[in-house]
Amino acid sequence: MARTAGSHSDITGPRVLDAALRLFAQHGFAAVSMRQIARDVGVQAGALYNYTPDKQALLFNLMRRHMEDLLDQRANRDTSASPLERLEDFARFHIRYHLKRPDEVFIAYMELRNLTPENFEAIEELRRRYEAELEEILRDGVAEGVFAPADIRIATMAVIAMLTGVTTWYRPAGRLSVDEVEGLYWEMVRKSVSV
Amino acid sequence: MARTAGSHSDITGPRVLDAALRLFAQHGFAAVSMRQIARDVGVQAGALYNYTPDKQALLFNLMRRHMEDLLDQRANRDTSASPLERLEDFARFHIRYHLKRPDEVFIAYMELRNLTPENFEAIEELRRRYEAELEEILRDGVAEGVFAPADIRIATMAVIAMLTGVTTWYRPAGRLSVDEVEGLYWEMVRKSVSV
DNA sequence: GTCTATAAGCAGATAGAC
DNA sequence: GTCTATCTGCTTATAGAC
Repeated sequence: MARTAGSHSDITGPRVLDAALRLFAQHGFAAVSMRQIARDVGVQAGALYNYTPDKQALLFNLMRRHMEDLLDQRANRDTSASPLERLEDFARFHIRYHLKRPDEVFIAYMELRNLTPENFEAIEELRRRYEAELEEILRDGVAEGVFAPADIRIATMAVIAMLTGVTTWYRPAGRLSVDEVEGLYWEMVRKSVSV
Repeated sequence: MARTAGSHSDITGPRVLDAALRLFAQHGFAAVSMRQIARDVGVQAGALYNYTPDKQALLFNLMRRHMEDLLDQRANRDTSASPLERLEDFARFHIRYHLKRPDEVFIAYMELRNLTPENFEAIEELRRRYEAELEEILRDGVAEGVFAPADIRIATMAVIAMLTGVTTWYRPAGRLSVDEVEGLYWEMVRKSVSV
């Protein structure tokens, strides 16, 4: 099929989201203008509206894509393993995934307040589903007597916060590899909920 | 001394910072206008510039006040206590202090990227000094054989992230009191760095 | 110290030509 | 699909009257 000159829907579309991702992560949603995004993509500001109804949808779609990808990656996990194995898998996955996507993670945690109430609720629901897996692992471990956190819900929040915190300091050029970081955090997580 | 009509320097000054604190925490620095702050204080936008040279100084002073207050409160701690006692004191203090000042904490963590490079460096230096106390406690504990984290630096970051995370979910009307939350987190912290 | 008025510019979003 | 031009309204910050 012939293509109209200057028509790049399949190229420009993803580029708009990519530019928004990087710019929102670096400067914050409110501080980034549609004109900045357009400049980064290499089009005029008006052309962006062929790909998004507005700026809010740009933010929401970035967050939703991130959360849905996160859930997809946990969808086919091995639920027959022991709670200890499942907890280690979760902890290592969480660190690995978050360190691989620093921009998405940063936005997902920092820009929640810039979502409209409806969009906020949609993202929160996805987040709750992700946290539910960890809570279930801890609950199963308590039932089997291998874990003994004083409070399962608080332990869930504490473990997620601890693991996510790695994104605030980790630098690829630093003294530790991702694998080493995973191991160090896993040890702390394991001990923190142990009997 | 007679006061000029309409002159309220000693009242308006703190009110400007208070309004900025609340609005920045709620909507984000970039999303809040000087007009919004002025409206909240009850003056016209131009009058704000009697109290701050610009918007950036407003943000920086809020952050600096927060970090300096944090350090002040730790200045006269008991360094002769055991590492275990000092760690418990630090953990409980951190939670209590952060839950008492949700707006300051939120801004201090979310608005770092909106500081100028010089201001950012100044705040980071204060933050490093705060973290250094925890690192020192862990180091002393390792030397005495009561703590055994695999990596002291990572344990420092992990413990701070875990404790600070409480601000993301705690609500005063919830099922747990601050004291109970302190106790639950302290148990997890203690176990996570134990031998 | 606060006001009003204004400067100088950028914001999100849309219309219509090509 | 992208462009240019534009609408409307907002922004930070300053000047000068009171």
